[in-house]
Amino acid sequence: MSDLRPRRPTIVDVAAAAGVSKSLVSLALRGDPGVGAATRERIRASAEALGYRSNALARALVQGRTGQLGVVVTDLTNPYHADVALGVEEAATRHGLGALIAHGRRDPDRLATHLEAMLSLNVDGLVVVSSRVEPEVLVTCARQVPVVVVGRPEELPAGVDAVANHDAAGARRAVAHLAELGHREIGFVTTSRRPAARARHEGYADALVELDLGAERTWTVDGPEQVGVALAELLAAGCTAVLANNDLTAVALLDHAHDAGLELPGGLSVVGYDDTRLATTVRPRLTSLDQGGAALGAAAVELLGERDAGRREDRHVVLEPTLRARASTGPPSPRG
Amino acid sequence: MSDLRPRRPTIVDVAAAAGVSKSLVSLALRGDPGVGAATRERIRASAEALGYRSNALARALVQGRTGQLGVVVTDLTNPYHADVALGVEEAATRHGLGALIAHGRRDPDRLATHLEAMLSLNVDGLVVVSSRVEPEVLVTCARQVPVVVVGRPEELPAGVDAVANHDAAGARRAVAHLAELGHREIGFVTTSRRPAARARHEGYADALVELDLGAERTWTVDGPEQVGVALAELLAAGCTAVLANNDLTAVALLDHAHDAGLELPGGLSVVGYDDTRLATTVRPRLTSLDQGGAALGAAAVELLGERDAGRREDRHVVLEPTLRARASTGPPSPRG
DNA sequence: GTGAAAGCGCTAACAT
DNA sequence: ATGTTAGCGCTTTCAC
Repeated sequence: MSDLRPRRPTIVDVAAAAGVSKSLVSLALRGDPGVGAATRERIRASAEALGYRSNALARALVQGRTGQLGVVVTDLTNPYHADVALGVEEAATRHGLGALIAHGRRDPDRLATHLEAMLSLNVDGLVVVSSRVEPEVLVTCARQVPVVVVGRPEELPAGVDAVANHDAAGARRAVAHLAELGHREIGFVTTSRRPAARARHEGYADALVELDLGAERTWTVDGPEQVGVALAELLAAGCTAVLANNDLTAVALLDHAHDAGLELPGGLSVVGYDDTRLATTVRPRLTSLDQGGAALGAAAVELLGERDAGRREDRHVVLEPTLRARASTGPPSPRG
Repeated sequence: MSDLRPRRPTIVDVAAAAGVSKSLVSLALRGDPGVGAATRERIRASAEALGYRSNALARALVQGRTGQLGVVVTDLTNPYHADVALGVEEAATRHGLGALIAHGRRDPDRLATHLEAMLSLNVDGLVVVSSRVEPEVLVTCARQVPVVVVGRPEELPAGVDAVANHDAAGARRAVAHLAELGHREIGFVTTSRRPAARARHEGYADALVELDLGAERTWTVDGPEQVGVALAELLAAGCTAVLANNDLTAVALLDHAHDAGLELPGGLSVVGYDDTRLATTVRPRLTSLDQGGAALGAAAVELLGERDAGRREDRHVVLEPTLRARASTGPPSPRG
């Protein structure tokens, strides 16, 4: 660092300025009741005058805890993930903790690197907003600090907590909504085969049976680009409504439907999942399931707190999503 | 922390296991050439066996630098801001540094709190992705570590560097694009009066003169909700194209135009700014100006590096945005 | 090539 | 009510 930047003052400097010992400075500045009012004021004034700022590193070193939570997110540009991070941050603040956020870019290696970095920064707990972290990595982390995964990884090792959205319930909710509107032939289109998508599919299939609707019709495609094919088949199969595995897929369906000249939502009703910003931007506004990212983040912090308080057995929390009904769903138009 | 979590091993433990002094462990593990090959291997093995992980806090305390950059962002849910954070992180990695991200939620107080927290964590530099931080706060920060602001604050105090997108050039580029398509009456709609929006307006007005187009017509409204009014007036005034201060405003224009039954882009061409995910999602796809968030972030890290290397005078870097032409702009349809 | 000792800035027992 | 003394885990002279 350039030598022109002045060395920052320490408690020793403040102590000298106030004419007391450094321990007294430490006590006074942290509001210890056993410090004389006059002395305290003198110390506070000297600290102020010197522009003293306590060194969190030194404190953390001696106390053995940093007061910081680490949040490692798969993809910050995904608003849902950003929401979870936000929820963690907010809850952490309420617990008197800070939150450090890192971005993994959907890359398991990068995620592992960040977790490693957070560990060596001695965070007091770790929130992993990703289902792509290797189980072994999670185990390593959990040996050092409490860890909670937000989402649905393929495999969740013992020793780490989890909080997830109830994907199956969300999908059931979507199907019920469509059924209420009068739809009976409802399709499911997914661009993912990961656990969350599988759970959503399961809820969808169950709901069809429960509500005595038409047969299950599922399309698994490799990306939003291939959604067009699914749409064509879906319409040919007589579906009047479709549940997508997420908003991106739903928007792709909407797009293709629009291109095909379909009347929306009469010709086709579409439900997304995640309730991202997309949902309230596209035309027609997309009906979607809100995972409640902030609540998930807050729940994660709760779990960390419990661990810290001594809990030993693992906990897996599941939160109910909320349906946000918008213009992309409506009664089917009468068939000609 | 629960007492069951084993104390993590330190160099002392490794030293004991390898039968050497702790200083030698320190040297060996950091690859100091002056350590015997056999000893080095023995130490490495013991460290491995114990699962030793160096404590970044302790190192930082003695070295006086943490190797971490602090990134404080106004709004992480804004993909543009997330992009900048990404760019910083990537560039930091290249420089062998880490990046800690914090979220300010558009709240100057919260931003200040986070900056404060980062300072007491002794970050080696600060990237402020926000134009809402109080100048005094920036000055305080800059007294401790190099600071660079990404964006256009109302006021930029001496001692802090800045990197910004060339807003005026971007707006000029947009007007030129519209002019090439044959538009002559081009409006400007903004939902902000902040410096970035003002710079964009300036570029817009200059371009109209330079290209000898119709008169300047500007609407300043208080939010995307009021864009409808602006649209009506704009059409009544004979505009065939409009530049918005950002994508959100542009999308609102698109929406209202759609509701009004206008043919797009024939009836109205719209250009946004920021090239967010919205741009490639809405119909028609939005022509927009890409600030190049990642590049801005990388530039910020460059500036921090220069400061660290001893530069004393302030630098303000300006980067050219790129026009992404899409379906929301096209030739005006012949007037009836 | 290796070890001993000092100290980064702070907190926490333990004096006084 | 205030001061003294040890460290926290690491790096860094400076001896050997």
